[in-house]
Amino acid sequence: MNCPINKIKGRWERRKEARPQELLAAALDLFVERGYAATRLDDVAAQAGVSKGTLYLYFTNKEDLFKAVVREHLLPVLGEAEQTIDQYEGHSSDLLREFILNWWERVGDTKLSGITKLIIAESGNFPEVAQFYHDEVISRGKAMIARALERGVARGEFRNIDAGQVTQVIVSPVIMLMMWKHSSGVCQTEPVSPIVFLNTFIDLLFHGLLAPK
Amino acid sequence: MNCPINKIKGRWERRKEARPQELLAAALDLFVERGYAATRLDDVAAQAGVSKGTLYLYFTNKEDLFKAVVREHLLPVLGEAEQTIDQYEGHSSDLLREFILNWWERVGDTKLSGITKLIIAESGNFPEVAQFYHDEVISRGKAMIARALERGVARGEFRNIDAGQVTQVIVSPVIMLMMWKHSSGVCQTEPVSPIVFLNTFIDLLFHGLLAPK
Amino acid sequence: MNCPINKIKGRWERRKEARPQELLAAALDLFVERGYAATRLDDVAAQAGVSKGTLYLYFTNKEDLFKAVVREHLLPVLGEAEQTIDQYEGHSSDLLREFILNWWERVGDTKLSGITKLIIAESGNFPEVAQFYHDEVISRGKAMIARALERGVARGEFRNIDAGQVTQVIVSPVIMLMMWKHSSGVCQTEPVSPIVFLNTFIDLLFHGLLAPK
Amino acid sequence: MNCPINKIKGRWERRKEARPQELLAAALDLFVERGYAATRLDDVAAQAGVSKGTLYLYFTNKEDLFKAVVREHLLPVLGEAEQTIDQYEGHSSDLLREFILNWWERVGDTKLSGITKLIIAESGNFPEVAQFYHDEVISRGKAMIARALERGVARGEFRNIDAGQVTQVIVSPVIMLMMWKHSSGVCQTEPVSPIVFLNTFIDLLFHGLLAPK
DNA sequence: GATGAATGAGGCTTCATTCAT
DNA sequence: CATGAATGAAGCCTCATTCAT
Repeated sequence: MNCPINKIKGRWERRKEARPQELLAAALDLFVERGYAATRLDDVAAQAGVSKGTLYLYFTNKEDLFKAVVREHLLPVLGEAEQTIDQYEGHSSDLLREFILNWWERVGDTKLSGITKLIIAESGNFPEVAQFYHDEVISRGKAMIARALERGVARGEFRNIDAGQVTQVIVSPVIMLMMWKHSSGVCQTEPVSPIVFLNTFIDLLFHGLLAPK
Repeated sequence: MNCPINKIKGRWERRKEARPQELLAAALDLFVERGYAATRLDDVAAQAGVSKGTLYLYFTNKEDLFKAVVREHLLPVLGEAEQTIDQYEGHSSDLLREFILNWWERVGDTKLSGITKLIIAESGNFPEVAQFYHDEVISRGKAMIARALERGVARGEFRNIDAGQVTQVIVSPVIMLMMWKHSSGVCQTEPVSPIVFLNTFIDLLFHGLLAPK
Repeated sequence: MNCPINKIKGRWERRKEARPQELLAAALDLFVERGYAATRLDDVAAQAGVSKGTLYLYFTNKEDLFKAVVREHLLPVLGEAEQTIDQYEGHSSDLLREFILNWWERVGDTKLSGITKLIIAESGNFPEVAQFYHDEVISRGKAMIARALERGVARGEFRNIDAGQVTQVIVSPVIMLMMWKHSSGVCQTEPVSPIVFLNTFIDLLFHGLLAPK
Repeated sequence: MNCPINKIKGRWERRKEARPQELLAAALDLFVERGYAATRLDDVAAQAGVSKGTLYLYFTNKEDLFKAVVREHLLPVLGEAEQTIDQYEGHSSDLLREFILNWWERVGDTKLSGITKLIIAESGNFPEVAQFYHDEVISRGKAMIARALERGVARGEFRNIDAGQVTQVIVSPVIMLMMWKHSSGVCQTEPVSPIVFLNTFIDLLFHGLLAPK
C-alpha cells in the first residue's frame, strides 16, 4: 500500500490533472517576460517541465494558449471587481479610490500587469488576439468604471463630467504603472513606490495641484 | 588640420549625412507600424526604394538603424523643448500646460509617438536598445520636467510636492495617449479627442475632481 | 494438443477474431478518404470509439492495420471471384462481361475501390505495403483474368491474343473508374454513369469503334 | 580577361538566372518520385544544390512551386497538341491514333506522367492544387479530345457516339499506363511495352475483340 | 557605392509510437 | 484489456545578415 509504485502513480495522476495549470503558469510567466511574439512555445513547455508536443495536447496553438491564460488569470479578477462595485454603499470617491488601489493590488502589482503591457504593445500585430482581449476584458472593464462615475454624478458627489472621458483619465495611472513596471528601468531611473504614485494621482484627481488661495 | 583623423572624421560625417533620408523615413514608418522585432529589414529597404544590401552600407545592423532613427527624429525635438523651458518667463502652471500640449503636438500627434510605444513594449527584449534610449531620451526628458516643477515650487506657484513623483504623473497622460493611439482601437471603443483628454487631465491636475463646496 | 504453442496460437486467434470490426471499419473509411500517409491513427481510433492506445493492442503499427483491412475486406471478394470463374460454363465473352461488371459491383462501386487508388498512389513511398499488396491481391487477380482469356482462346471464342497484354487492357477501365471516383471531381467535369462507361468499353472491346462498312 | 575570377563570375551569373529552372527540375523529379505531400522542400532545394531558404526566393510556398512545375512543363505540351488537332487533315481515326501515341511520347513516357499520377492520388487532400490542375490542364485536355471525336462524327468517319463518354474511354489507357509506370512493380509483374499496350488498345478500339465470323 | 542572391538558425505545428496507470 | 498522457523527430516557413558581382 505504501510501496514506491503507489507514490509514482500518485504523482503521475496528480500531474495529469495539474498539467494545464502548470502550462498556463509557465505561459503567463513567459508572455509577461517576453511578450507574445517573442515567447517560444518550446520554452513554455520546458518551463512547465514537459516536451513541446505535450503543450499541444491542451492548447490548439499559441493564440489558444494565450486566450486560456487570460481566461484563467484575468477574468476572475474582473468578475470580483464587478461585484464589489455593484454592492458598494459609500461615497463614490471612496469607491473609485478603492477600485484603483484594488486594481493595482490584484493586477498591477502582479504578473498580470504584463498581459496589459503585452496587449498594448503587440495587439496591432495580432488582430485576433486583440479582438478577443477587447471583447473579454477591455469592454467589461470600461463599463465598470463608467458605472461608478455615473453613480457619483447621480448622487451629486461628482461634478457633471463626461463619464467616457474621465474613465480614460482614471485608467491611465494604473496602466502607466503597469507599463513602467515592465519597461524594466528604461523609463525610470530610481524606483518609484506605486502606492505613493497612485495616492499622488488620486490626490490630484480630487483636490488639484494649485496651492490653496 | 590635415591629419588622418580629420580625413577619417570628414569622410564619416559626409557618409552620415549622405545616409538616405528615405531609409530613415521608411524605418520610422515601419518601426512605428509594426514594432521593433516585427519590422523586416527587407521591407524597410523596399519602402525606401533601395536593395537590402544598400541598407547595410549605411547601418551596421537593425539596432544601428533604430538608433539612427531616434537620433534623426527624436533628439531635435528634445533640444528645442529644453530651450523653451530655460527661457520661459510666465506662471509655472502655464509652462507645464504649454509643455504638455507642445509635447503632444510635436511627438504624440506624430509618427514619433510610435517610438515611445515601441520602447515601452519591447525594450525588455532588446537591452542594448533600451540602454541607448534611456541615456539619450528618457533621462533628458525627465530632467526637463523636474526643472519646471522645481521652478514652480521655488516661485511659490506650486504646493511643495516631490518633483520626481509629480514628473511621472505629468508624463502619464501623454504617454497614455500615445499608447492608445497605437493600440489600434483595442483599448478604446469610441474615438477620444486627445486635446479634450489632455485638457480634462490638466483641469483635474490643477483643480481636482471634487465638486466645489 | 496442449502444448504452449497451441495455447499461444489459440490465444492469438481469439485475439485476432476479437479485433474490433469497428477499428477495421474506421480504418477502411479513413484510408479510403485520405490515403495511407494522410490518415492519422488518432482519427481511426476516435472514429472507432476507442482510445489510441487500444489500437496498438490489436495492431502492431499503421502498416499492420492496413494489412488487416485488406485481409478483412478485399481477400474474400477475390476468393469468390476465383470460384465463379472456375465454375463458369458459358461463352468466354459473357464470362468476361460478367467478371468486369461483378468486379465493379463488388469492389469498384464500394469503399474498397479506395484501397486500389491508395495502392497506386502511395505504394512507391511504402515498399513493404506494396510488396504485401502485390503478393496478396495483384498477382491473384491477374492470374484469374489470364485464365479466363486463355479459356476463350482455347475454346476458339477469342482471336489468338497475348493474354498478359489483354489482361491489362481489361483491367484498365475498372481501375480508371475507381480512380475517377476517388479523384473527387478533378478528373471529370460532368458525372459519368459507371455502368454506361463500362458498357461503352465492353462494346468497344468486342465490336470496335469503326462504323460498319 | 581569362583569369579565374572571370570564370567564377560567369558561373555565378549563369546560375542566378538558371536557379528557377534548376529548382523546377528538382521539384519535378521529387514530386514525381514521392508525390506532393511526401516531397520535402528541403530535399528539393538540396537536389537543386541550394539551401532551403533559396527556394523561397523564387516560390512562395509548396503549392506555388507545384503550380510552377505544371506551368513550366505541362502547359506547353497542351498548347502544341491543340495546334496539331486544329490543323489535322486526315482521317479522324488516324488523328486519334496520333494523338494517343503523341500523348504517350510527350507526357506518358516522361517524368511528366508522374504529375498525372500525383493529381489523381492526392488531389483530394489538397483542394487548391486540385482546382488549379483542373482549370489549367484537365478541362483543356478534355475539350481537345471531344473536338476530335465530334470532327470524326461530323465527317461520317465514326459511329454516332457520345463524345463525352468516349473521351473518357480514350483517356483511360494512357492514364492507366502512366499509373502503372509509377506504381513501380506493384501492379505488374513483368514489364509491359507501353507501345504494344497502346496498339492493342487502339486495335480493340477500332476493330473489337470478337473473332471475325 | 549598389545589388540581390544565398544562407541557415530558429520558430510553429503534426503525428506515429510508447508506456505508466 | 484499456486508457490517454507524453514524447520527439520532422516538416514548412521567416528573416537578419553576408558576400560575390
